[in-house]
Amino acid sequence: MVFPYVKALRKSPVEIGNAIGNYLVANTSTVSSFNVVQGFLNISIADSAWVDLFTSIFKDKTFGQLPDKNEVVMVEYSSPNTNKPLHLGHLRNNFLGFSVSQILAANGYKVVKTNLVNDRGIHICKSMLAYQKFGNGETPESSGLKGDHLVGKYYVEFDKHYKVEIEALKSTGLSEEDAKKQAPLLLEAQEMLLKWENGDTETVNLWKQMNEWVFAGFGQTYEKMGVSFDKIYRESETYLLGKKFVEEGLKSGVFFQKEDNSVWIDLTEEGLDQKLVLRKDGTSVYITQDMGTAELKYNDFKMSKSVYVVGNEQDYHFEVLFKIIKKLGRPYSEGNYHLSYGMVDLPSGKMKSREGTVVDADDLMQEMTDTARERTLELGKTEGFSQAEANELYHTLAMGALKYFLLKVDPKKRMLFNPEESIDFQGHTGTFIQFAHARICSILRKAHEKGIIGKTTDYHVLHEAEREVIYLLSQYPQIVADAGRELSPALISQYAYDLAKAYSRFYNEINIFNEPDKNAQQFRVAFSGIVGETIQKAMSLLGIKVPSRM
RNA sequence: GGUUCCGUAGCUCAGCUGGAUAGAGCAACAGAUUUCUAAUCUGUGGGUCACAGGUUCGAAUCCUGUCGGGAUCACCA
Repeated sequence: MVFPYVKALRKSPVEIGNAIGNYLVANTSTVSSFNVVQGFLNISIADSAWVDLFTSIFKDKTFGQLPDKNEVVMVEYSSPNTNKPLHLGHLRNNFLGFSVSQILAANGYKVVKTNLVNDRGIHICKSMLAYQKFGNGETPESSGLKGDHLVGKYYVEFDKHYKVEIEALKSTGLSEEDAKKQAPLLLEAQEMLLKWENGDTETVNLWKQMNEWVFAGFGQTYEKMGVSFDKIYRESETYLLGKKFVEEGLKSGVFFQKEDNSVWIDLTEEGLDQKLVLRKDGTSVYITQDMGTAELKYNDFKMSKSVYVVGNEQDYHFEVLFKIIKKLGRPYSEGNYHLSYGMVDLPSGKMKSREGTVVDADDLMQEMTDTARERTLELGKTEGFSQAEANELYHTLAMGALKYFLLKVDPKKRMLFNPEESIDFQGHTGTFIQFAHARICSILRKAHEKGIIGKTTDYHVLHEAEREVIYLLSQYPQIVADAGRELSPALISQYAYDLAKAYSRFYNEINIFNEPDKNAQQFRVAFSGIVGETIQKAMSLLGIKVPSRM
């Protein structure tokens, strides 16, 4: 593009283009020819330069792993409630969080993955109360239910009975609002929360028991999802933190106290509202806890950056939290980032756990695995697989399709999940990329059998598809850097697809083992190997495994 | 109502730090397998980039406004 020079040089675009083009062809070996069209200078890169570029990638043993930054960055994600099982929305959160962690690690950061579990509060008491009343001592063993599903069942149970009570109260002439506040079940739940906070033995024991069940259930689900954490924080352990900042902030004038003793911060100058940080009874609210937890996390890990993977309904909360931290002048004032993602919608609208329109994470993963099995039995090349290997493949394919589906979309956009059409295994999918990898592995196996060693050679007459693939390969480190800066797995997803697609074209158009030129053959084996490795690396940044056969 | 995110092909999405004829996949249609895995490849049709102004040699991209949709604006978490 030569427009920027037109004004400065007072010459026509064509003249300038020709001048630059002639210079490049005469003075470099990289450019073989050029033409100028409508103010754009198009240059052709010599095949020797393409091969050189490939060779530098081929020899780089740590290709795609960026230099060590010697900085710790924390990624907090998942953040489940212990009163109900994980659903589709959590899948997006967990896959995003895990992928972002991988991407940051590839960018040279030391990454700490954390999970802040919401294991206390009135909502937890609701399922505890319902269990106490209607549970009849049921356990995961006796019911055959996963722990989290068992507890979730009683959360729904609570709501059912609660609604009946509300209706009953309304029929006595109470307004809906009052009925909701006065329903006996709710009052009991509130009482239970008080008991819990006062350390009542019976309540705490029930809480511990039910939590244990839930954590066992979550553990299985996390295992299936392929995500993990370096450190788990529980709100039951952090909810009292943060009050000392209120005192400090009051002294320094960051906060102010109203007549009823409640404490506030005034953010009107920043274009926000006044925000409560301590109730009039002196107890913490959500944001007080988060101030305390931020301090705790910093003391534990001294990270320079902190990423919170939380849904966009909390945009305002994090905006306020980060501003407060800054006003308090904490050492972790900078580098806080809310990775805000959109909801996953169903064709019927929003997911609502109480109305049964929620897509359960365990169910969905199981359905995907079943579908993967059917398709593999129909299409796959799995001769000689043991049952265990076959099951692992089904799981790999299922999770690949599911993760890719959720990660290929820009995180901040809300997205649509259609259970009827379900998730595809064809086209722009994780399966497509996995398939490209499996094919490459097949080629490498065959090359090995034939004793062909992949290496760079003086093969110098490249096919267009080969140039395209080499170009994409060379872009990989830049894509990793971009994805790290933007915290966007979608960039990696798109890249992996582009690479797999370009290779598929090469695969269909160019034969390797019937190629008479030995140089070309060896080059293409090496070339396929690097593409396979790069696909594997890119997919691992998404948390997706790639099979060697499928 | 205030704030904020979004609006691109029938559908799901890329492209957005300004550049050429706006790209993929799905769906539809037409082809490709005696040859390395056809979960693949090639081609055809499909667009007022929500709308209107502005900035610029040049706008899907930047600015302003309008319309439409979501989220949020709790002494819940």
